[in-house]
Amino acid sequence: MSEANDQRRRRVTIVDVAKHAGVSTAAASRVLRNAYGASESMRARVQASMEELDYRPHGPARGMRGRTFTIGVVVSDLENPFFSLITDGLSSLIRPKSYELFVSPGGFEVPPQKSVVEAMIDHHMDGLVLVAPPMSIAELEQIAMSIPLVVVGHHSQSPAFDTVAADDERGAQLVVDHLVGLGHRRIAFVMHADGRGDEARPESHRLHGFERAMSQHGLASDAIVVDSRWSLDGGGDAARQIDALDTPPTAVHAGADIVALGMMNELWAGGKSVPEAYSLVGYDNSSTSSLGPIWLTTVDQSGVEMGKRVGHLLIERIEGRSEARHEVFEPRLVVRGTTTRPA
Amino acid sequence: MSEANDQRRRRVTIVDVAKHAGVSTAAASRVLRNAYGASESMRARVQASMEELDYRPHGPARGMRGRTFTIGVVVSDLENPFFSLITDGLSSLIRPKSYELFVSPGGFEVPPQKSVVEAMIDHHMDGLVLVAPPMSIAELEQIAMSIPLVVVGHHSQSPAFDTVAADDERGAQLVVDHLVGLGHRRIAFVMHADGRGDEARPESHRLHGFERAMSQHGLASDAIVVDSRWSLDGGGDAARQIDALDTPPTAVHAGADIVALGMMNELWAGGKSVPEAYSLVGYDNSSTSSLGPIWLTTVDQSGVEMGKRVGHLLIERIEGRSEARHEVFEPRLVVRGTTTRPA
DNA sequence: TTGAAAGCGCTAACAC
DNA sequence: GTGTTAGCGCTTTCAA
Repeated sequence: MSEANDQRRRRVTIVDVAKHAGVSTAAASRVLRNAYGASESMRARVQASMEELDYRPHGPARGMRGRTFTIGVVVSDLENPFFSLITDGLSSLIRPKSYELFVSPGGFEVPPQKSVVEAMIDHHMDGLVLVAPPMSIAELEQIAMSIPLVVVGHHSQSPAFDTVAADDERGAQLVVDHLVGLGHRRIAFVMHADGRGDEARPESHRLHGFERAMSQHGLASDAIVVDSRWSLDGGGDAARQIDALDTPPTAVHAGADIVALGMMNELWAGGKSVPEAYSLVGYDNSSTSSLGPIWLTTVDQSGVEMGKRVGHLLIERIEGRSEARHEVFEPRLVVRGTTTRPA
Repeated sequence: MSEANDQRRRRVTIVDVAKHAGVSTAAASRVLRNAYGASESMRARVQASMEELDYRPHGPARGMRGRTFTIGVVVSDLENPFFSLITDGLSSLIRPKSYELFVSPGGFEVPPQKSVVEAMIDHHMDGLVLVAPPMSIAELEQIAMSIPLVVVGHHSQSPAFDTVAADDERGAQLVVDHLVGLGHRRIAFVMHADGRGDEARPESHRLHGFERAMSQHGLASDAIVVDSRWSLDGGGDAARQIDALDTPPTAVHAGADIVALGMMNELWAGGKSVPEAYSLVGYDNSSTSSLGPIWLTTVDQSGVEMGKRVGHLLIERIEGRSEARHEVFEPRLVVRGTTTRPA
């Protein structure tokens, strides 16, 4: 032990590994990256040294030249249960491939989300997942120029990035079919008004699905669309709007679980309840919707499966694919306690 | 324009900025970091160049020498609403200081959480926040050797890292006082059994608070402790255990909102409800607890405020403080509909 | 198949 | 107050 003992251990670097294994740093790097051009014997020797020295690659240094092995996920808020299903599926797929997942809440507006996205690009993440982003297609294509991108819950067919979404038109149709099957005719849909006009957004697809299904049942004139926001507060607002209607609906498709919860809240505050006031359907099959006292009829989007698919597509893109993929998942109706025959 | 136009724009680097402003890269770097040693005029000139060239620093390159300006947050799962309150408060404090927040779900077990923590260390995050970690104090101190660390919801007094927690003993006492005030005597507490023996964990403090408060009211022999897990399933399990008791309690402190929800679920499945079966209290004041049909009496931990405090402490640590701070927040009882006088 | 060496963009000594 | 320069730990030519 001729060398002095450092106060705090210096990090083990690839140079240490190479020295320990008696090879060049280039060789050690090739082994680390599973790259072409290393014999089996060398591979084994270097891996043994890495093991023995407890070597862990320095992220920023890798990022200077090659990949950082990080994947960024931007969501509006962390609380949305659908988002955590996506990240669960995603991480189960990418962690085994030694990518790390970093999630960042970007808010519901365009400017804060964009700056979070920029931060991820600046930190040289290898790929980016945007979940239900508020940005326009043009803005998303702009982002896709700097980083491999998969967008979840967006229905664009852009050639610049991949999308994974549930068939929202079909989902809305399942809801209407179910309600009409129970005998309802006058049915309302709560729309996230910000999304109007942007055909790529889920709310547009759910709205179209609702309107088309109502028409198919010959109920076009019984369809009511309530403009609000898809949030807890927006649900309360929608409930108040519906309450003020001259001829109120007997059933409501809230568009999203969070909206349905807000509506239940508002009804409850007024001493009313569901399904007595009207039948109510959500969308997302969030964990809250399955709680006994809530027991909300809703639409399931198989978020975990979607998350896995997202991981698969993103890794393909990171590894070089450049043609876009657009995948659509089949939604599934989950009938629970908030829908009954009309009085 | 003597230079050829690149196919895709090369990133603007600090060298470009320095050249454009007619200064050295060191000077540009000093301006970028707001570091000492740059005159007002130079500062202005460099900032103008950065603006004009739309310069954005290269994260990995900064990380090689100095800070990465990233803060990592490890939570068990993204879905827990208390966690998102913490991150909300945290990000509101650190983003203005140009730190970026990256959250990673680490699971409920020690091994996966540790590997997520290691990934964050390997990526040279400047600071780390662990929310309700399952690790032992020794393991946390180990981590704190490599990275500035603030632990949320942990009651250790370790000199190696900071902690921010609510006064869980006090919180449990508020619950007992409330229930006893309503006339309850036989009261159960649901314990997260994994935490038994680890005095640093919130569940231990809440248990002690419960037992002490019951003793103070002369009800030591009426106190029931049910061993389960603090999860939705664990709540169901606890409800079944309580149902099987010879002399069941008239009130239950579930220990955490998520447990109370699981219990309501189980009761609901059996055709019973709260507070008819027994009065029920949670802990966390999660957004679900305030939904009309749930309307759970609970304890509020002011998560957003705690998150802000966490950010403050972490930045202090990153900037050099080495003595530990241990901050305790006062909890607040939120009385809603699940607690009434005993029948 | 392997190694030597250049350099990624930035920061931190140190010199002026 | 300002500039020069030597790296940080890795990947990637390029030559052997």
